[in-house]
Amino acid sequence: MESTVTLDRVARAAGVSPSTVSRIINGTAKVSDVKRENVLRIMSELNYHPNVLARGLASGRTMGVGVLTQDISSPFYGTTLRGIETALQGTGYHPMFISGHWRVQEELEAIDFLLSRQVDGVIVLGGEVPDARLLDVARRLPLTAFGRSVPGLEDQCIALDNRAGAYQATRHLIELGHRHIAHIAGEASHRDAQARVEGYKDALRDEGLPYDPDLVQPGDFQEASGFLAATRLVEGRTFFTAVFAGNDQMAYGARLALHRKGLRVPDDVSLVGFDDLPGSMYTTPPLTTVQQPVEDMGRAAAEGMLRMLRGEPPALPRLSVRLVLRESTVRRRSS
Amino acid sequence: MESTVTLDRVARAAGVSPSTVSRIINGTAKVSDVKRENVLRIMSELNYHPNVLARGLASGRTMGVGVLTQDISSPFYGTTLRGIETALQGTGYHPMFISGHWRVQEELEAIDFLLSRQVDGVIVLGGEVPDARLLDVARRLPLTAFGRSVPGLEDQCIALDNRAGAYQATRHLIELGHRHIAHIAGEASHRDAQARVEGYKDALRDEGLPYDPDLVQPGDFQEASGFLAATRLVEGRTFFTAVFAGNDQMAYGARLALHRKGLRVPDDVSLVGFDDLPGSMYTTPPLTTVQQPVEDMGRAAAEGMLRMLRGEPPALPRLSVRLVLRESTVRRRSS
DNA sequence: AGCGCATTTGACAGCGCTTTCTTAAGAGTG
DNA sequence: CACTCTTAAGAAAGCGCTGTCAAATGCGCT
Repeated sequence: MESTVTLDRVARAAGVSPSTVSRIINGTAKVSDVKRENVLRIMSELNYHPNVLARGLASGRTMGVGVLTQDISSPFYGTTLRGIETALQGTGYHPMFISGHWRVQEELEAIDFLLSRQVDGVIVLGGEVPDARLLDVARRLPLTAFGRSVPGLEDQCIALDNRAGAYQATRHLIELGHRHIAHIAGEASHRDAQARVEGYKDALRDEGLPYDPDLVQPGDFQEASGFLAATRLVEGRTFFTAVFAGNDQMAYGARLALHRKGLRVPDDVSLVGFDDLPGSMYTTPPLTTVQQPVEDMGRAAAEGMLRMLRGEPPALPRLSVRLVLRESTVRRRSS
Repeated sequence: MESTVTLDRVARAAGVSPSTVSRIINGTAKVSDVKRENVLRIMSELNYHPNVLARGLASGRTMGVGVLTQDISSPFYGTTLRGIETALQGTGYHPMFISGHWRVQEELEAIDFLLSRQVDGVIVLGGEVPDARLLDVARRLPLTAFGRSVPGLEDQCIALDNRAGAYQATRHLIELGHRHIAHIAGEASHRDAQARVEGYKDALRDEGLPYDPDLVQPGDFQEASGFLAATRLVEGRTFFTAVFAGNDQMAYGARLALHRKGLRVPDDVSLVGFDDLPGSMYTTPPLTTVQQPVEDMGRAAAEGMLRMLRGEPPALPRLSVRLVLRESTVRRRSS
């Protein structure tokens, strides 16, 4: 039974002190070439791997970056996570993912978990944790947030301009001649969903179109709710020629519902989504949607984190949404 | 500057020994009610949170389960991860995700990373790590694997029966009267992709249909490759009335390509996928596909892990694939 | 009151590593 | 050649916790 290989064992085998081995591993100080080579050789012979816990305990740095996400299986957050992963790659830092599922309690626990795990920094993706808690964490550790803007921490946040995105989407439909535009809203409690509704209303107002509550159907950001919402819209008595869905997933659901009802997209109804999920380029027809550079944003959040870990200011870039025109929207035929 | 709250500080504040506090936290031994309450009160007053590193170092258990996944943003693996997360929820164990991107080197490093992080067990999702390495790891730690079958570790593996799934899919098309069935294959180097091609061939053979290499187009499991492959099929001179795509993502791409070429699904071409991604229920038309209970499998892998951590046998369930009939396939019109 | 016994509590030695402080050489100088 | 200045290497003290072992406490009993 070969017990675990520790730094001390390596030191003994090499006939040097543990300090020396540590120095070689971390490059903390100069070590004679002879010794270094010898130790390195022994390390690989013994297949030595430092115990990260011990290291973290002793040094106070774990090289871990906690990432509070919401749903590990969400295509939206998943892409962001990949961005973070990519940015951290090769820096020595590693992400540590944990999901909060938009439940305050769960998110708070997740944060405690990360802290008790002694991460060196925290990246927060959206969610509902009270700002106060984030401010609190930010006082102790480097923190960057994505998808929210915490007062007092503005320069550590990358916010999505949901309102502007929704505005663009709606406006695009108006410019195509649509006058009766429905909206499928996301989870009413989500900041993002609310902002998107606002953007939708803004555009209507600016163009002098009336806001009709009947044309706004609630959803929950999942496909099924989009399906249901669109079905209600079609079966309702209010006329419409275009739908702006609060996110792509609901747009997918809506698209199917319209199909079921015999309405063609875009010929009968134009459809716009929000998020530009990877799949939206391949729906039939490809979906016009508001693109958020999520992967870039994940990368940016992580790069800002790295900067903070180095003691520099986060210097987060300003990224903006843009409408991607594809084939689910078309000029309204003046029939 | 309030320094970190340690167990010793709590002990001192409560006028008891560190051991007692530790016992209260872990329930390791009986402690008088008076002391317990007092300590608990002080713990929350001081907002004490145990340092997991120190605890892990001292006890040898970190309550962490390493999960080697392939792509954190993949809808397929993402669902599995959620299953794992769910199963671990409330058990005290926490998942630690890291991606290998199907690159052997990266996967090996990921495993080393998890081990150096002292996880208590490892769950492997697919990938290309050599079996030998897994056997090695399994000797030191509880290990369960998903999507692969390691010789000598069969009862710790949940394998997907890709071949049987592909067989069912193809057979279904044949039973609908299709005689010219194309296949869009996945990454040639992937075990899964190979098995699916085999299943496809098996079905053709069993039904006495010829295997035509022209009808098998390579892809890489991404939407774009499905699009390209289907385009090649349509533009090729070989006649076909159905397509079996190696996974749903490629089916999405193919579906769009067919649409572009003016071919209707399922009227002109029937289409079957593999995986049953969450989105496949909402494509137009909803996709007939081979369902793998991925979330269940993730949960099962995690539950097996928990059992092993308790010293019991993994007792992994046998889960099987099944064809989900939706609307992208239809009986061939004998025109 | 005095005894033994079962319990609760405390002291202390690590877990594997880093890091400060020393010591021991070597290098450089007049 | 004696003496100081560098520099490489070692000794040792933790980091915050657990777990073993021994001491102390309280209890019932004769």
